[in-house]
Amino acid sequence: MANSAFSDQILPVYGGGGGGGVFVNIPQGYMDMLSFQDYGGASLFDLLPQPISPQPLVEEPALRAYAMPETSEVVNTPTTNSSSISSSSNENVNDFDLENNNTRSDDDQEKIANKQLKAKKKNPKKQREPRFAFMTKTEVDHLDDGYRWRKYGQKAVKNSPFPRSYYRCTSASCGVKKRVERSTEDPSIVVTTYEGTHIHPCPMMPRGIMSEPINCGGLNGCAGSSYVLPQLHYQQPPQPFFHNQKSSLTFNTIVAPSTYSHYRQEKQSCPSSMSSSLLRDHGLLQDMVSFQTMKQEPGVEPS
DNA sequence: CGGCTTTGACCCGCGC
DNA sequence: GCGCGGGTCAAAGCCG
Repeated sequence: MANSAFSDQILPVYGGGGGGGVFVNIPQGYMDMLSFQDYGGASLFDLLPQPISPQPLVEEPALRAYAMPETSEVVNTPTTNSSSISSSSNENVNDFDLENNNTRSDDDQEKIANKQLKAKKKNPKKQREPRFAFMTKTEVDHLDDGYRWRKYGQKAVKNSPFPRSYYRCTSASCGVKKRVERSTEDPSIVVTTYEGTHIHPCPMMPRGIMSEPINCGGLNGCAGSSYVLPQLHYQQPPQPFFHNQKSSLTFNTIVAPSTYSHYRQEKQSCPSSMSSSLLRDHGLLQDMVSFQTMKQEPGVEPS
């Protein structure tokens, strides 16, 4: 179920070489608009988009290629108005009830408060944030991306021996979430789905300043925090961008930031905690996962 | 002690 | 209406 939710959105970013795969949810119809380059020696890091210039982490055309809203999720977009209405009405109800909880028992108050709190928090969810997913062939479940994530849940996935983990950005005002789960068809593949847009700079800035690898290598908290995923540098919700970003949708712009060599060094010094595939000379691309391993929804037509 | 993970319970949407 | 599964909450525990 969840896998299908992913799989109809995710397409592989062909890096060639048959190494580890990085998959993004690029609609099939757009695939031919992209050009890819063989990064046979690349790791996941290397596949990440490089900013055109070393500053603004937003407005990077190259990054836009990644941050496709999951169409199945965007279906909810039209509910914006109603959800905001219901949300506000709920808040009113909540406020009202909270004010009148004085007459209830503590337990009741607690339960009601919990319900209201949840309802309050869940309504906005109806307005789904754009999502995109990566598939990476790695033994590491949680791919660090420079941001700080707090795990808030883990669920068993139906028909999968592997649980799905839920993470939320620890930044106070940032509601970005991500889910991490392993593919049932290839346990070596980790599917990471990002939802939402960071509204703050990357705390680690692992690749934010491409010319300053010190940013990662020098930070303890950044140990293993070098997976920089493109969406992470958005401040604006992704817009339909493929049509006029064609020239930018090339992975020729993706190179191995020097930052990541630090990651590698770091990881090589701690091989026990690192995927062996990441340490291979040929990197992830050599482990490129055939897209055939993805469960494809035959009914999903390219838009 | 603060931040994080774990984990059971709960809520909600959806399909039947 | 009911059951299932996904998503979230929050208390408890762990760790540096």
